[in-house]
Amino acid sequence: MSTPADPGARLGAELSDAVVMFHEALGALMGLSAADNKALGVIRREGPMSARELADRTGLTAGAVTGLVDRLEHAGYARRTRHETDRRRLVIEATAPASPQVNEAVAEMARAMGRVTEQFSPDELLVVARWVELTTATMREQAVRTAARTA
Amino acid sequence: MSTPADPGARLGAELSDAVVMFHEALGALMGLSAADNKALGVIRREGPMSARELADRTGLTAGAVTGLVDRLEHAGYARRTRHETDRRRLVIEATAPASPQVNEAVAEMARAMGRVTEQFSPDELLVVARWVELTTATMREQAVRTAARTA
DNA sequence: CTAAATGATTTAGTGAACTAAACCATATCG
DNA sequence: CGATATGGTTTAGTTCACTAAATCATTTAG
Repeated sequence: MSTPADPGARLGAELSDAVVMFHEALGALMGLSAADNKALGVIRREGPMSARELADRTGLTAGAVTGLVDRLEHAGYARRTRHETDRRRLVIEATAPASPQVNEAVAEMARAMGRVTEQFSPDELLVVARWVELTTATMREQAVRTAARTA
Repeated sequence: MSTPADPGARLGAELSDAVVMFHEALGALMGLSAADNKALGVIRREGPMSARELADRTGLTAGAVTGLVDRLEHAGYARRTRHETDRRRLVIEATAPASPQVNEAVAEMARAMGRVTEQFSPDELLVVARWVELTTATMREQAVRTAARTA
């Protein structure tokens, strides 16, 4: 796991590590705990959902979700709305971060990645895109399988 | 941030997301909290270090580090040794996970990534490796810059 | 229309991990 | 050698997010 022999695996581990580090740093800048950040990821990934759904996705109880959404809302990363037809339900949705600090960090990352992209020809970028897509699918699948082992 | 217009950025965001998801799933399988998992990452990345150094790296107090290392050690992911010459100091080092569950999850991920690699020619893999290296360096740098904004 | 079910919040109590400070062991300095 | 500094652990007390259960509002079923 730590610096495997296979050079491909080593590169992958280092990239993965760097990704996680950036993610953690951004979460800290946003003032979110790891758990809250993870929940926000769920909302962003799967779109607006009710409190019950969010509870199921995160493994929390209904009461804990109330507090969680309070914090996200107060920090300006999510919003509560009433459901159109069923007025018991909430619609919890992610909002664009209001903090200039956060937006600037994201923008700077985008620019930095732009400078990486610049160094590849269109043909090369197609190869990279193909690899990124396959890798993303693989990681997603392995994440699901690994999560299933925990249960 | 959520599904940006630029296709390159969107792919990057999705990869990053998948990486984080796998990392979280593996941490859960290891029975580690996000904070403990992060600390273990520090030890793995920077090698053996004293409790004081680990406290500085994680931003915890000395007392908290005692508890942290207790948990990591008990779960079988780290080990305490006495420092060779200075017997006040600890040497805290990461150990290979003993859990077959964890090792199998890691091995399965390695096999899955191997199947991705198979689908590229040697020339293409050189391109991918170049991209991965540049991206890793960029993410690391941005992680540091972003962390600095928080302080 | 009433009764039961469902969605979210509130409340009370718990547990885990944190800080600050006291403490022991070892090392360094005058 | 004695005084002071440093590394790690222990202790007491605090904080914070969690669960379980009670509660209120709304919807669905009989």
